[in-house]
Amino acid sequence: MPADPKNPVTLKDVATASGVHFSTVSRALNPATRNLVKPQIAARILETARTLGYRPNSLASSLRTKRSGVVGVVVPDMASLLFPPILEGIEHNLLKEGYMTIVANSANDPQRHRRILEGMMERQVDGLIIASATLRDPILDEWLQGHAPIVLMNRTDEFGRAPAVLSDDIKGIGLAVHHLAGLGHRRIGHIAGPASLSTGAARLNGFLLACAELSIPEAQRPVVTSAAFSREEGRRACVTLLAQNPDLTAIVAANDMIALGCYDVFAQQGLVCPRDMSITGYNDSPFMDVVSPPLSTVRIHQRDMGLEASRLLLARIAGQDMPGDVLLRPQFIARQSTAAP
Amino acid sequence: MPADPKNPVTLKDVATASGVHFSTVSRALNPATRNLVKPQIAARILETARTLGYRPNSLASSLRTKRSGVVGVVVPDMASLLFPPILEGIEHNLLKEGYMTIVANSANDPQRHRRILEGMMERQVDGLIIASATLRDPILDEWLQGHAPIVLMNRTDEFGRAPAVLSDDIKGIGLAVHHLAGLGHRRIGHIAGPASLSTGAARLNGFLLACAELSIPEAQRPVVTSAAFSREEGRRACVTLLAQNPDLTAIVAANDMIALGCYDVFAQQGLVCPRDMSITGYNDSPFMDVVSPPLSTVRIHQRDMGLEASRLLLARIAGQDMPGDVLLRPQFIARQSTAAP
DNA sequence: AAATTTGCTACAAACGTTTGTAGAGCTTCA
DNA sequence: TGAAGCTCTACAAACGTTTGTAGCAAATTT
Repeated sequence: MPADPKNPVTLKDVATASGVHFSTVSRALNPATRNLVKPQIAARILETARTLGYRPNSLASSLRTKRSGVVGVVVPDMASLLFPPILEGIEHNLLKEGYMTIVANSANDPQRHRRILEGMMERQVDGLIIASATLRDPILDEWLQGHAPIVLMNRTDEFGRAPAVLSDDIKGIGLAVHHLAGLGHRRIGHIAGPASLSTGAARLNGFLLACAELSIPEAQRPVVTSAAFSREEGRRACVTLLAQNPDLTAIVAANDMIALGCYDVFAQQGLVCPRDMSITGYNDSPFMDVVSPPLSTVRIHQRDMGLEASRLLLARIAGQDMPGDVLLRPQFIARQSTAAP
Repeated sequence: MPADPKNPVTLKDVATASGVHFSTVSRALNPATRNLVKPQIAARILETARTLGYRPNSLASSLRTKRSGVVGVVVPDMASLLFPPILEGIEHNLLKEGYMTIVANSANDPQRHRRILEGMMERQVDGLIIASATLRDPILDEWLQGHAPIVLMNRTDEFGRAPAVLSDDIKGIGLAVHHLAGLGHRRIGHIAGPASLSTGAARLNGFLLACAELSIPEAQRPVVTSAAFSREEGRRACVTLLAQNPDLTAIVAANDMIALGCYDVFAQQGLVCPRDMSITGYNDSPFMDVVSPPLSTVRIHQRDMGLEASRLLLARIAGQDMPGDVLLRPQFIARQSTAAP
């Protein structure tokens, strides 16, 4: 029962209440230093602290110790289904270690991105997990030599200036292309993600690479780039892809949202999937098994990505440096959006 | 270019570099007090602060001013599709005012819930948005008279001890029931959410009320309670509901996840929706328009809920107290999971 | 019995801010 | 010329911790 909501009880209050110096209270309350104070006094202090409703002030403690116990997480798009499971994984690991996470949504807006990073740094975060990096990221430059360790997630930058936790996009898209080729498709279009994002670029590379392996001629593997990883932009890209390539039998979309956009276009143009057109997504976002038709897609283990990123960050905070990146193994999930042409 | 990543530049550094006292630097840097310092000196200070790469330390500032510029948000389940848009709305409003949000996931675990709230309070959050309240919430008690204003969201508690932003669940479920009745259904089952949550209880009440209005006899409106708002528990509940009531023609599920669980059971038992069975959800979670069949559901404007909750919290932080709750108007979205029996 | 060690506690400084107050230099007016 | 007022800046205290150091009593050793 804290006496007064307006004047929270401090170390000093506990100290006077138990007749010792407040530094003694500090030691008694901290398990690591409790052995420095006589057991019965420590017990008395703990008791009065409890009855007074003492609650430590992290700000003061952090100011002194230079450790805030807070890490920042920046995602490019909160509403994307990709991130909730990732965040869950991150938080799971961090809370275990006593950290809390402040998360913010850059909304793919550089201005906002900068403000968010500034806010986090001013609040003295102990580390940063950034899922919103672009390939050439001028904003990132300012922070990489800052005092807080940074881990990139899902996307990396052009030069790998910070350790990253990524899906192996090249391999993942390869799985999708080989799956389609195995079904007999020879005219496969790709709707690429933005070229400014490592995911967009890597998946495009993976697509081209796989087509080369299968010796699909250049004319039979058209590529259209979507302006964003969104359902709307997926729609637009799909319309142009289909218009320019009427003989296509399959589409490899750079992610699930784009694939859903394609679904919309199919419905609009009277195409039945997978009879008239096969399509694959990427990410295996939640509920892709229940859309119609259930989407064949490349699964990335989202929670694992969060777990790995936080594990890596904790290691870096502890001073153990990590030389390379973590590449998560993707897995192809065949559902009903793909069939023989 | 901050000189040394390990020793960040402080007010004092800027002060010595520009030959003034550090308190003068503080005033010069703060737009509100800048008029107290001679314009040319202020300009010089700003300039050296910029070149030195000065970045204020929020912790120190907060310690002094007793305002952290951080608010806490607690959600019961990060992976639920309900919360990302809500969080987006919250963050939108708060970032505008210079606040950052620390969000945590109670995972419906009281132990964890308590730890999270403690962590947030210790970190001196200026306010709290709680989406994880249970009807009789012993944990909540401890914090309601704490120093940080609290706003409940999506769920409220039994006594309305804190202002809440809610969907009008009674009305919302009523919309669903009347829709089904309008199609000709007279034997309608309800899969209720947990009775310990206000959403579960209110939607059950709404269901009973609407059935009473339509004078559907008690025997024709069976209710089964699901242990959680999840697809898995929805499946289990659906199985028992169907087993006990073979003549049912429609189900009103307490939320979309439960409805998806029912989809699974339908598929398993060879029931074709909506031919053999109609079903409605609640929330209109993302992508419910693209599941098969597209789910008829009650839409709550999730981003608005986040916007309202944050608006209300900001008002309370500013000292303006809000007498009542905010009830968001729900809207029924008819899709293809409902048809005449 | 004196000297040394041990166990414990009090004191004080520091972390980086904000902000009340005192005072220095200047102008203004009698 | 001296008092009074006005601008501006320096000083210092405070926010609530953590932690190095000093000191004091009791316990141990010689």
